[in-house]
Amino acid sequence: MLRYPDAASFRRRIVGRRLEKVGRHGKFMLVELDGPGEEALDAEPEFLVIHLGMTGRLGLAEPEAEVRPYTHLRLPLSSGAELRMTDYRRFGRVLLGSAAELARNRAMPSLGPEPATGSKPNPERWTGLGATLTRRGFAAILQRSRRPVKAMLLDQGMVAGLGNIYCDEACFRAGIRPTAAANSLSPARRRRLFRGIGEALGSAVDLRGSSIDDYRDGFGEKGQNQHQLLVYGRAGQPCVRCGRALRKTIVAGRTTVYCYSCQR
DNA sequence: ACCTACCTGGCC
DNA sequence: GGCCAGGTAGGT
Repeated sequence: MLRYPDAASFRRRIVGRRLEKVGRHGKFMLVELDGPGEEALDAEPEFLVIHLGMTGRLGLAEPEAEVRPYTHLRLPLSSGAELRMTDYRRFGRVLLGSAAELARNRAMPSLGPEPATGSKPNPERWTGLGATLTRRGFAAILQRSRRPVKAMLLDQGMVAGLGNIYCDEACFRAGIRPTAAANSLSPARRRRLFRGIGEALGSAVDLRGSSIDDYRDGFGEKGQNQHQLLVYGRAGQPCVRCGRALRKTIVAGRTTVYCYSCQR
């Protein structure tokens, strides 16, 4: 759904703009627009920003193609195709503005650094905004709070981009219980968690996403990472490492699956 | 640091 | 009918 600015301003500000490059910060996709925006007094770059929420999907369609239900955005492109966004739960967002403008208007929250994915970076791709999460920075973040480590990982202001699936996967790979107090982790355990995050995200990126239910990529294709998930969605099933039944609990309001034996 | 709300659909 | 779902914001 369009959250910022209002529909009339959005239309006025995007018509005729060239989509220069695509990147992201955390779960926010950023499309840099050409030219200084008329609202940007300081000529800061402006972006079309898209967050897919839970059920958002982006794709290209022929302009005359049937408009599917829950289509919230149609952007005709000079190529003749139309960029469309559908989102039946309407948790997604579409924003337009410079980073400073979006922050000022609380349209986009401030996000923490980006974990590296452990997958090979594409040199053709602009990486977007946001610093890379370093091991030292990660240690500093975890030491700041005694909240459960999973709550810290889920907090987009701490580390950008991890959701419920990859927090559980990262904790399992690291052998760390999601409920452990963040500031209680030893340096060695913090390093394992850092590596676990890279592995969990790297697998998902390499396999083009976890299509458990609704997720499809920009071509409408399923990802394949759902077959590689070690704990998410597997409560009651045997741990891949020790064979004991995986347990389910709630952390930070989210369903959390972990191995009581392998994760301490 | 927890709840609840926001939405719709699928499943029991 | 109730519960659950990949996310986030707002209020207590």
